[in-house]
Amino acid sequence: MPDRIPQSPSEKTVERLSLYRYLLYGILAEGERNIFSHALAAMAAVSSAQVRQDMMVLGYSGSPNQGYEVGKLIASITEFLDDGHGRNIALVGIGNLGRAILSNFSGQRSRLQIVAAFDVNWQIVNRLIHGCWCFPMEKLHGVMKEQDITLGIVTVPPAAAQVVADQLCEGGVRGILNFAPVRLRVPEDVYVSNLNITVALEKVAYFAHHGMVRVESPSREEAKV
Amino acid sequence: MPDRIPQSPSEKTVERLSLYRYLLYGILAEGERNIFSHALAAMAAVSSAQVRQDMMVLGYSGSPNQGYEVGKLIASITEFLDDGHGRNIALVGIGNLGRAILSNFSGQRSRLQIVAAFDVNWQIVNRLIHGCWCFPMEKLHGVMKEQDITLGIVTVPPAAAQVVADQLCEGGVRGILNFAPVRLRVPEDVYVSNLNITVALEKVAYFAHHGMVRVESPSREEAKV
DNA sequence: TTCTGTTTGTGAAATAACTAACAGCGTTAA
DNA sequence: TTAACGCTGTTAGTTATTTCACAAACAGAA
Repeated sequence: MPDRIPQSPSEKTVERLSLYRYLLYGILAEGERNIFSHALAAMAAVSSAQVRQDMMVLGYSGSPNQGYEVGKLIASITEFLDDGHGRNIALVGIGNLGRAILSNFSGQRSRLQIVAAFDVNWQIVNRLIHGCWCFPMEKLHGVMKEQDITLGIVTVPPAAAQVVADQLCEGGVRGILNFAPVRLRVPEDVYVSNLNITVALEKVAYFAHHGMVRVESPSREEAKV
Repeated sequence: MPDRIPQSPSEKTVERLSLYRYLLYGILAEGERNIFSHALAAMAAVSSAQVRQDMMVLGYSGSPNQGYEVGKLIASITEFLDDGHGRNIALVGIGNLGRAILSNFSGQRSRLQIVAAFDVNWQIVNRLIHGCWCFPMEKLHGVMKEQDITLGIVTVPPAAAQVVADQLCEGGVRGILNFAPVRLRVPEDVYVSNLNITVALEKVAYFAHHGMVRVESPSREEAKV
């Protein structure tokens, strides 16, 4: 008898879990030991029902009247997302955006780590940037193997993105976060997620000036009486 | 008799329209005058049905057997998204990420334009960065009024984000693209969209190593026979 | 012209995501 | 101990989004 139907979570669920964990670290830092679903919901700008539903994919259960233990909930999300071990990441393209990500990501509380950066420009490689060693592109394959890198971040100009993606795939990458406004063609088993800043901005512009949809704060959803 | 029910489009539809337009400019540059829904779909990594459905919110119709006229389709999307006129944007926080956005955005083919950047650091203001003039924070309100700025991009550290958002709102901003990992509290009529790079990366890490969901390329959906 | 092969536009069906609602439990207070 | 309250886990219901499927339209060939 199967113990449980696998039922892989949706992308949105994973995103929210990641966000919850981030928020929970903040809670923990403030010394709170417990939190209710509606409090977490308010911080994440979702409904409390959504939070409880998301919790169902984790093994962890809160207790009635006490809510969730922050520490255990973090541990639970971490076990779920990271599966116990961290992942090593290569960042390719040390331009403005690449540097931004390197600096924002150093000293992060996730088990993901950018362990190497790469660029074609010889003037900027062979040194540390924000604590991360920069290699010339030629070393990509070798370093990926040495460091057991399984994830890649692509922050190169659009024209170079596909070539870089090919090299990452050849190096054995399993997933790519792509900032170049290009759809990458990769083997079946490589997961790609695109982050297009221009699109994001145009969306904001549209809804800012056409109103309608309201995404932030279901707010006082459960205000009393 | 009402000509048409308004029926505001979903966020996802707007994002896709923005992406289509971006892709169509590329098509146009290659000299193609027409395109089919399935070709555009392949580039955007969605289904052809999705493309046609999205087209329904525009007034424009393609012609059977000829597809869509690229130029007219771009014009149609532009009319829909930009409503005829451009928008002026203020970027706050000239760190690594801010610079990245300034450089990626200069000379873009959208009608959105970053017309001013702001920072608290006196050493980096009062000069051009990637073609954009940088002001000290004190000038925010004045410049916003002068330049008719209605959109803001927040690329400051988390701790400063709420204060910046407050100032932007006071300056009359209608929408904010927020990169700080914080939920901003803003008045009802200000639209906020959050872009959390860490969350995006953790999502990639999860699906890269747990498989399941496949987002890229419905691919050869309509391969013959 | 007429036939053939394709493609669009669109409502209906299917799927996915979210919300509501409530039984059951733990905590607290008498 | 017992009762009352508030929160969680969970299922069912609702809404949003995507895909299907097919009529109508057009171009090209014969």
